[in-house]
Amino acid sequence: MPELPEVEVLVRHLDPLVKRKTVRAVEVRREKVLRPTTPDQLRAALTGATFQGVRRRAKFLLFDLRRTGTKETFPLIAHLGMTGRIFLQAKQAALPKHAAVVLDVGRANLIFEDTRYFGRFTLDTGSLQGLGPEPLTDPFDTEAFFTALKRSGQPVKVKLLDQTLIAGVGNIYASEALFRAGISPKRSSDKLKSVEVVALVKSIREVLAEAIRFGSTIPLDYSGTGKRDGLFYYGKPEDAPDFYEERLLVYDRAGLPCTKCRTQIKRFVQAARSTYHCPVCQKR
DNA sequence: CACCATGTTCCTTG
DNA sequence: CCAAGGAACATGGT
Repeated sequence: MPELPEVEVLVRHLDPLVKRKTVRAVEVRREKVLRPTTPDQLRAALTGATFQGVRRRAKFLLFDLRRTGTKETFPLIAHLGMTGRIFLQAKQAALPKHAAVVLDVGRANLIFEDTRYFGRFTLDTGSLQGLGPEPLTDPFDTEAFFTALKRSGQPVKVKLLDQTLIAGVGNIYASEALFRAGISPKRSSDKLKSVEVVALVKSIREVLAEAIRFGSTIPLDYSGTGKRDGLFYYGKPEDAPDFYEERLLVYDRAGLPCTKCRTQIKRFVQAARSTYHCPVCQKR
């Protein structure tokens, strides 16, 4: 589920829901997602603290909390990994199988669930260090991005996943942005011309902004199971209308006709990740 | 059984 | 020191 747009939609959804709620109790069911924070540290920090709001940085969610009687806020950092979800759930409902952390916030539980446990739910801000610029925050420094791309001979698709160069782009939107810009994912990043990088940045911004706009139209209390809140599906739950697929022009469309020229979309592997492209529309 | 999956980090190699 | 490649993490879907 999570690249920049999915996280942004979730953040906007959760912000008003958690604001002013106070953590009554903390249950850690999968210690490893806290790393390097310990369960004791998390409990000590969160119990009695009140949510001030939720922000996003790259693919991270930042929950700002404040302890009563103090003025400073501190962040709780969440990353969804590949399969993480965060949602409010009625207390009487059964916990999902892979609930990693459960915060009692009064009437409901705030649940961090993660099937594969690749995500994080931590007080450690270390992983925020070194993140590159936000592509949707003006002004994005295209010049600096161009200079950074000049320093590597790796394929441009691979560089788009480098969170120190540009923050929040993941495997889906990297392919989508390159298709939109008409640039082959195989191009050496140091061989891109300045005008191409300008076009690529524009495409990245458009693709991400459209995904946020689209995601915002999905009712977030919708779910395949009808029991959860705060979900923005990437995949299509059976019984869900298929809004998602139609937006993606190349990702996961291997063998299907290109929407522009009807040529078959190709899939290949770069840096151990799938890349999708149209060999005709993305000649160079 | 095989291969695939929205992500990051760590280790090795050059 | 850096860049690049690959494995690891862990579970589930097809």
